[in-house]
Amino acid sequence: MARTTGSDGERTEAAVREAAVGLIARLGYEAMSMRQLAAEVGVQAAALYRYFPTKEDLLFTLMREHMEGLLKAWEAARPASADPVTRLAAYVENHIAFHIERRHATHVSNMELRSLSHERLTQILKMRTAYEKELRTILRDGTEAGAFEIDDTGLTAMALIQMMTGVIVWFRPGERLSVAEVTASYLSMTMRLVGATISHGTARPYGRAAVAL
Amino acid sequence: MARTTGSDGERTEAAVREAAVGLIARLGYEAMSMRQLAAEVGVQAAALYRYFPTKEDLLFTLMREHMEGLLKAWEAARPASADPVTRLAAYVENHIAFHIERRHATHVSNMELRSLSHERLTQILKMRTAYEKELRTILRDGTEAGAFEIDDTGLTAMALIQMMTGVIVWFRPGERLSVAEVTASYLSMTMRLVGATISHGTARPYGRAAVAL
DNA sequence: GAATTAATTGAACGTTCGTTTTATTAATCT
DNA sequence: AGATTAATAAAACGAACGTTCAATTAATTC
Repeated sequence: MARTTGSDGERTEAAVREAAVGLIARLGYEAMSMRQLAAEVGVQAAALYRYFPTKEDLLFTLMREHMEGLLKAWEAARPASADPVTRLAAYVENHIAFHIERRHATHVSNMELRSLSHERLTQILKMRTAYEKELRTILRDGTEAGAFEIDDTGLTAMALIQMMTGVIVWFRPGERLSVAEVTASYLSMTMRLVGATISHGTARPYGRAAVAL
Repeated sequence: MARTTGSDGERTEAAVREAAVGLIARLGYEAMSMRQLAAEVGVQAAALYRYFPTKEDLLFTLMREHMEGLLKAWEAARPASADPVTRLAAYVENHIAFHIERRHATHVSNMELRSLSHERLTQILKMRTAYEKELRTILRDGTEAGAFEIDDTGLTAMALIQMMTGVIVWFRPGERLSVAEVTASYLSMTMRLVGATISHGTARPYGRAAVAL
């Protein structure tokens, strides 16, 4: 046998990407075999090499596009406003929404970094650092403006990101909490954590009631 | 060749455990080969099977002992006091200290769960749930006593644990911050996050200055 | 409709994997 | 000192791995 009727490179490649994200998220990159991935797509293992020269190329492509998507999403969501509270709220909302929507891809991007070559690892980390820097800037601006009360913006940024990203570990869509409820809670926790005192049309300090749905 | 002079089962087993934690943390469980591990210990791969019947048994042993250590540490650190703020502070301090001290083992226990059999996974998760429940209880007691202002104790507990455990991702001993400084910061962030208002000999609300070193 | 390109199969390659078996030597016990 | 037990080495097993190659068929182009 050879080329199958109705076969289409674009569709196959998309199917490979999708299946790979799911399998790597579930089994881990090392544990997923190319044969397993091919079976999931409904193709022989050799066919995968038409789209990705190596297994690591596949992983890297998934990660790079995930990070590019994250940066793009933030660029689109970033408010024009200079108010640090508004900016922080937008960052949190975008982060939670993006990560819940792309749980599996996030899992891959966060857990499989060690399987990348040094050069490619550097590339991914550069994007991640750029994204985290946006949060640090917001926290610093807010602290300088007196809107936040933070003693170490770098540490606080890491703590917030870990807290927010952690949502993908326990959150399951369609269970007890809705995405909107989770987002509201994280927003509230974030504002308390940074000691936000000035808010857009809200009594200070920035409390639970201010963001409850 | 066969038994080597000065060989000692207990010492070898300990060396295997130590080397395994380091290698799995660095390379991942799947990526670490038994030959690699044996080489790190200075022994042939076959010798490992005198101490652990399978590779998965080795992983499970490391994880189980790590979780047992965590529960033991908390039992020892748990204050007799009924004051929720004191209990929460003890939980945070113990958690941070334990996880910084055992960064590699924590990495293994958190990242390699999917390599366990269903039964063993359940066992580990049961211990983890028990540990997390301790925090949820503190948060609930504190909320009922009016010491905290929390709208969802389950969600808050998960957020706090993710935030605290995340310290192992970015923290490197001997760099900019000391363990004491990091602990103090996380304690401060935690108390703000839960809206702690009553404290042991501290002005309310529980702020940064109250726990700074 | 012939030639070309796109997409895939099936088989194979060399390597590495976790693990087992057997033999051998060091340490301990009687 | 001899017998027994503890700890290892060396070699081998079959299975699975990522990847390559040649052949083959479907779709497209001329």
